[in-house]
Amino acid sequence: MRAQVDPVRLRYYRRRLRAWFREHGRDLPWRHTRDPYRILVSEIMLQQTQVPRVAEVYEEFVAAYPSIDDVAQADLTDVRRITDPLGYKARGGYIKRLADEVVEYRAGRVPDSVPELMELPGVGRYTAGAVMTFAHGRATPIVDTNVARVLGRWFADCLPPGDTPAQHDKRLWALAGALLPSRGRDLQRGGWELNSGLMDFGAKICVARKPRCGVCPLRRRCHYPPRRRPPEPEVVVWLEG
DNA sequence: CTCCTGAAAT
DNA sequence: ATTTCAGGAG
Repeated sequence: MRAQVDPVRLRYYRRRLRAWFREHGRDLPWRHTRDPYRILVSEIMLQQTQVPRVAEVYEEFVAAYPSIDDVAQADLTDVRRITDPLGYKARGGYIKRLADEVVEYRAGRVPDSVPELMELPGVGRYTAGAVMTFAHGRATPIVDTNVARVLGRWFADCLPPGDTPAQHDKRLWALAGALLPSRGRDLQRGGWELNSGLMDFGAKICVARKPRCGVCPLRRRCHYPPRRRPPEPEVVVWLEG
């Protein structure tokens, strides 16, 4: 059995991250939809490409193909005309095949479980979790490089340095899951905000190079960098009078 | 930070 | 019935 993280601590991260996200979260095109097809398109494009670039192409793509049926009817060549400029040209093929499969074998319904989603081309655990969270409203952990960095810092004290990469990864996914709400009134929005918040927080505050710890609202419970000594005052005594 | 409430999941 | 949660009060 695995030891769980202090619930009070988890609550602290949850509350503060969601508060931060409401104020500073990014307003991205794919955050205005819950259409699983569109979430899928955005996530597959996002896998290897930066947000601003994806935003343009995403808009163009859904304008050309508003529904998954439209992709299924289209020619691969036309689909790729839009996606190829992003680089990593396999993605146009993923989206096309995925649309074909969903339309032909699943009556146009995108799966709503992680294992089924992962059967689709180009869909791994991360993308499956994103579709569950952002489209189906079922809070599911997602760990991308941003999230891994954020969790790795917040929970540095829970991540043994001796772990193999596989063990480390497993712990990160467990932490991402523990952080999500599992009950309560606001479950759906809670998961959505938390997962979106983790990614935006990793992109804007807890960045890889020089994390902006000075403006981090979670400073007090962060274990990065490895506990710095409070600077010892040198000459501190003023005597009045 | 703790405690309380009302809502939701099991 | 019990547990987990968000949000507000203290």
